[in-house]
Amino acid sequence: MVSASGAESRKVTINDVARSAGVSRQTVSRALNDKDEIDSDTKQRVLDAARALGYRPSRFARGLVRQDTMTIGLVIPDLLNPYFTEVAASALEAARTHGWHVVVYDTADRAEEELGTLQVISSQVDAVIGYFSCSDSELEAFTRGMPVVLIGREGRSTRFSSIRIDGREGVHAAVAHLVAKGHTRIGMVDHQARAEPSIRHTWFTAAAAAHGIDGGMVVGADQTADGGGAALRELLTAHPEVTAVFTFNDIIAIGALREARRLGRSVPQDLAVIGFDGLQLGALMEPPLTSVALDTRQLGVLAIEQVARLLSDPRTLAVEDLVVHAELRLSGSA
Amino acid sequence: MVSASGAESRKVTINDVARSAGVSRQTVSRALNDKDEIDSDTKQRVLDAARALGYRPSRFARGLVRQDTMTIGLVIPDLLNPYFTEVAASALEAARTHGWHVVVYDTADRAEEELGTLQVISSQVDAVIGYFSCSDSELEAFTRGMPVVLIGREGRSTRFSSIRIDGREGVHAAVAHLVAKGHTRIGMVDHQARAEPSIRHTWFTAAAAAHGIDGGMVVGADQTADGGGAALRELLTAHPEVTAVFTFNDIIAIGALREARRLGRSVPQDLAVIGFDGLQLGALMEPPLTSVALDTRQLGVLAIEQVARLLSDPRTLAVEDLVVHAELRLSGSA
DNA sequence: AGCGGTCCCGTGAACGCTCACGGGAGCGCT
DNA sequence: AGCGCTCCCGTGAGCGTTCACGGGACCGCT
Repeated sequence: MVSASGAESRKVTINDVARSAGVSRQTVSRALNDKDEIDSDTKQRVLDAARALGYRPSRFARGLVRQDTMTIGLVIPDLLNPYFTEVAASALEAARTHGWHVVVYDTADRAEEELGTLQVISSQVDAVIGYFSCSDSELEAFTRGMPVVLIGREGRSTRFSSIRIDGREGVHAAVAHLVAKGHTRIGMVDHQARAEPSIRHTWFTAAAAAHGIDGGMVVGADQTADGGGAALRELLTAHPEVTAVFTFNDIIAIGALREARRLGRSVPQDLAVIGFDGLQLGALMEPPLTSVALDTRQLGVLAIEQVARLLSDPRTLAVEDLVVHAELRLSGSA
Repeated sequence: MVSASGAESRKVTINDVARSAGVSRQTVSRALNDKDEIDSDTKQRVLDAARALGYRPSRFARGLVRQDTMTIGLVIPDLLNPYFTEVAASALEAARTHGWHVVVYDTADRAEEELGTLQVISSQVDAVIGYFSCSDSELEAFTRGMPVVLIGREGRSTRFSSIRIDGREGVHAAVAHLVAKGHTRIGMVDHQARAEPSIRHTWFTAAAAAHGIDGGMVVGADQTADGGGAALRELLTAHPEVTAVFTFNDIIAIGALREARRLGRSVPQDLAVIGFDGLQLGALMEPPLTSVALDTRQLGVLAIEQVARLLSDPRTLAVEDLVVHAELRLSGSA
């Protein structure tokens, strides 16, 4: 914690301006906030004095007396992952329509940063939106009495609101599509989970079973393109017969796409690839990425709206079922 | 213990907790801030009371009395553009080492939003970092007496600090590379500037002139992949003889890459493409993007460090020349 | 002269918290 | 008993701003 103001001059307050302009602090306040009940000459004099002194009103004092400033914290694991960026962008925009401020925290996908961020955030924002991997109880401990909206989290606590991402049908459609194309050996590159496999993996195995094919060829990957590439190599080494892969998300898929190219496998002829998320980025790939796409824009908006609801009535909780459906969007890679 | 806080209950303060626990507010403060001079039993009692009441300290009141919370505003034109995301990510990380908070504002690349954001920001943050297209005087009007660090802005005001991006040599090297490869008809896809052509265009024409080739084949594009694609088509229609293009940035270059593919021109054989920025994203393209790369990580760090300097000594200003050099990074596309 | 109204402007209070100080209770020691 | 010390705890003040109120000055009208 570095001391904030190292400057030598102490802060200049409204009283300094008042004294300098020869008026009361209330008159200064009137001038600055553009209210009436003030003579235009004195107003100008006050404004001049304020500028001369370099006066800037304290946001803390102002916030203390008028309760109209809302700041919500947005916690995401990795700003460099376009998926989170898309969500963040839409959340930012939705927040702006409410006149709310958004402070962004990047936890770098590390659990300890998550806790530290939570610690800090709890005393700095009025509500929290984000992706968390920590336990409900840890979350609860830091966000006591604060609206919390979780995204893409499965364990449905009654304490927090959460926006569920439902890709069951989308993944089913993806597998169906692959099967229709003649693929019978379909692998999956899952997220390198902390412990258990992801829900998307569950959807995949279910879909595979429904089509009577083997859903057991799975490897884990970091949520990066490089991670996806390495995982694909691993998968193909273990199971050379694989002709199609479904990946945890688009970033991993993109890495797999590149790795396939390096291995001399052309997509989609030698290897079909289907991602998850439907990032705009996928459309730029060669071939364009087929993906089980979800509406990230809607995600951000939904999160903000839920915060608004929680704020106006804390008992709203998670009674309403917030869900974003992901559906198969066909493109070149499968 | 039901949280009796109905929808319309007023905020619970430290005094409520004190009353509920049968102690003074100071004792409550001691318990919550983990200070000593308090019995462990009373401490626990206070903590329990606080939790029961759903008490959360006011960040305004706390910020008013202890001046240790720094919030800096980061203003970027478009969060969906990976370039700005990379800068934002590094700035976020650098800010964290100072214990500072960063609120992000996306101006959607619109001038009016920029002004509105500036308006709002001026009373909500302690310093501003960002990309602005508005005039110095407008900027000055809103940020009076506040540290401001501009990125990639050319007009060097003495009022603000600014981090200059120097790509002159990098662009020169890019053109030299293309010429060495036998290209003589080199076009450029510039940014659709508000009025005047970009500084990068200036570098390009200078480099072209230095190599005795025509630097006049230029078209403008939106800062999107689609914009880049459309611009390339426009360029090739007007100048079919072009065999290489330099683009304002990587996003545009990526769009051009895709468009070239659609037009049946293979890269780099039929058309060489060189971008600017050196985004990580470029490495995922096919072929990987050659670019005049700059260190976005360093950019964010530099900006934060400059804020720190301005804060400790406001007279620092822009005396020091802050600059990030961009240099040619060869890859597949040229 | 008296009254009502408009136009300015200033004074106390409040917002919720922390800091600096003061002080009582209990203990051991001379 | 008197002194000093430690351990807790509470009281006043103040952070910088806005809100609610009060009031003086001036004008016009009856």
